[in-house]
Amino acid sequence: MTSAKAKGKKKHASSRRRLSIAEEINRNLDNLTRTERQCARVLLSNYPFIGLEKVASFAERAEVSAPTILRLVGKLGYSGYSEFQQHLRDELEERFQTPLTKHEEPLGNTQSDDFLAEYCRCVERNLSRTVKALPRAEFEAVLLLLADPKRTLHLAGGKLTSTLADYFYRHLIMLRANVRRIDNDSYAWSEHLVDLDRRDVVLIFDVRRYQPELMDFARLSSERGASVVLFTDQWLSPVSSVASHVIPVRIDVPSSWDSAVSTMMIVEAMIAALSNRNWAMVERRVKAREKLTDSLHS
Amino acid sequence: MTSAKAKGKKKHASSRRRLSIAEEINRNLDNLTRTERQCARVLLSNYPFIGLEKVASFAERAEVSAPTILRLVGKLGYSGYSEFQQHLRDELEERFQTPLTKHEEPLGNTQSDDFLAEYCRCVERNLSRTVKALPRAEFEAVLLLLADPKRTLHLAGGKLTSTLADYFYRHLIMLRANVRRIDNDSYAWSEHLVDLDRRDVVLIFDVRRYQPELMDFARLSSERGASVVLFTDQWLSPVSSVASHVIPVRIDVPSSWDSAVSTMMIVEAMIAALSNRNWAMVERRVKAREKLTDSLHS
DNA sequence: CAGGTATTGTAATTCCCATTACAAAATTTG
DNA sequence: CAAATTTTGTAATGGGAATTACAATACCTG
Repeated sequence: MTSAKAKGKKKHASSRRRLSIAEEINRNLDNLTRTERQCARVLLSNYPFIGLEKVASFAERAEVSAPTILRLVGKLGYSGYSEFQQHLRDELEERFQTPLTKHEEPLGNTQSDDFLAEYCRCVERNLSRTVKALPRAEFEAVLLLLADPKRTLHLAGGKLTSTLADYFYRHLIMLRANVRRIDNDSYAWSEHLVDLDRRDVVLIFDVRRYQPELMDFARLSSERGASVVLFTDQWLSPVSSVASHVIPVRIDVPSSWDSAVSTMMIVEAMIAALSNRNWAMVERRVKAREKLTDSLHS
Repeated sequence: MTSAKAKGKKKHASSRRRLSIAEEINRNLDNLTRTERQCARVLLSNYPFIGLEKVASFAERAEVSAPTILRLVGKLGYSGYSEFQQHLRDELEERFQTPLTKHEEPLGNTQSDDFLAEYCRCVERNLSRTVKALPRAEFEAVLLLLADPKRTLHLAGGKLTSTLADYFYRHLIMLRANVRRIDNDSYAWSEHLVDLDRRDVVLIFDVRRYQPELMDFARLSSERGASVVLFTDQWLSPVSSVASHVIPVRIDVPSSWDSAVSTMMIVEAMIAALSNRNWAMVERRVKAREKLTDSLHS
């Protein structure tokens, strides 16, 4: 049973309908009466926003009465205004979120076009959306945790994301002491958990196809008083419910798999900010480390 | 009882408020309680669509109770959920009205204090430069190697870049057979080298602070007839002299360390291209793999 | 132009859903 | 560790918005 979680996507309560409402309207524009057509036109003219308002506003804008709107909605095949609106919202979200998502139909032509450039464009869009949506306060708060030498940091990730945890880890150990990489196999977890207290910070990477084990680990960490920092996608891993800080990133690309690029960018930015701010300390550490490396190899 | 009549006229009832709700949330994220913050995060992470749903849906998605949503809305300064939604709708519509200018208008705070945005900009520049400079023929040639099931792939990386090798590896094993991860410590290398022949492909990640060991490994591989594919920075690792294919990427960021984001983007694009082209085969493999996983866990 | 039909708005009704009151739970504090 | 305070969910309530019934109006059609 892999699909335990239902929360992922509740989408499309009534997804039997595949046509967009705009198309639907165009198809039976003739079956409509004069005022109904008027409503339809008003809706289409700045689709779909008026449809999201209350019936009364829609009616006023179309200069008709409320029941006319309802009749139109009925003729379009909806059982009520709510259902109609729900469909509009789903449509809008789908269009807005990812006009290019997962492995659907239009892949035949990838060869001919410049796939790489296309992929890059998606990644860039992910980056700017991520940066735009990320609360700076959250970013700063995490930086504060990372910069505090009295706190021990623990990094964990899922099947694919553990790579990111690893990337973060390798940089952090250059910047400071007390950084631990949490092994991917969950048998060793109790070793980590037993020592956790409110001084500790647990950084978890978890994107969709969320891994239940990570949730367990996060919960236990949080119960022991540790601060949990979560790096996740825009739909938020369940871990977010116990996390003290959440960094959501965009992961949409025209691929069967998700992109980790945005996450990596945030991780790098954190490392950069951290080392820029405490450069004196970091430099001392790097120097000492190099000296030790030399001693070992000579 | 009190007359909230003023809104009778449909003109933007609360247009005095100029801050977007997203900004508003970011500002008083600290005044919020834990569950309220959770709601706020859920809203921000795919803004603003959940806010357009009914309270119940929003609450369910955020895994809190309806009143919590209402309290959040209250704290943000709205007299009710309707007013809140109205504002979201207005915002959304306004954003849509100006589709072109929207890209970078709110840069009131940029240069000076927004380090994250600055970092992101550098990364984006790296990405486009990388894509622009990369010979498509080289990209394609590597894809051909990766797609050939008769060839065995070996992945190796340096101190920091081995993370990328790892990321690549974890995806490749989902796509095809005969993929090997070369351990980071050089004592085990001879094990790999001894079996190499002209059928084999060695993928090496090496960016500046180039590691001499990697050069050794590359040379030996090449001497045994293997194809060497190199991912490196714009200044080219010495490995390039023995490589049959070189993928150079940009790594400049305002940090003491280099950025691996561009490299990761290329890696992901290769994986995406690969699985898009051979989807039938890949799908079979993924299915079979899932079945096995289930068998193991049951 | 009269009678019939289709269309539309007004006004009453119903029902959903935001709201609120209150109790339980969690957290903080002495 | 108990009391106080804050936070949160449950369940009841009220208001407002969707819906419906019906009358008024427009539109045919002979």
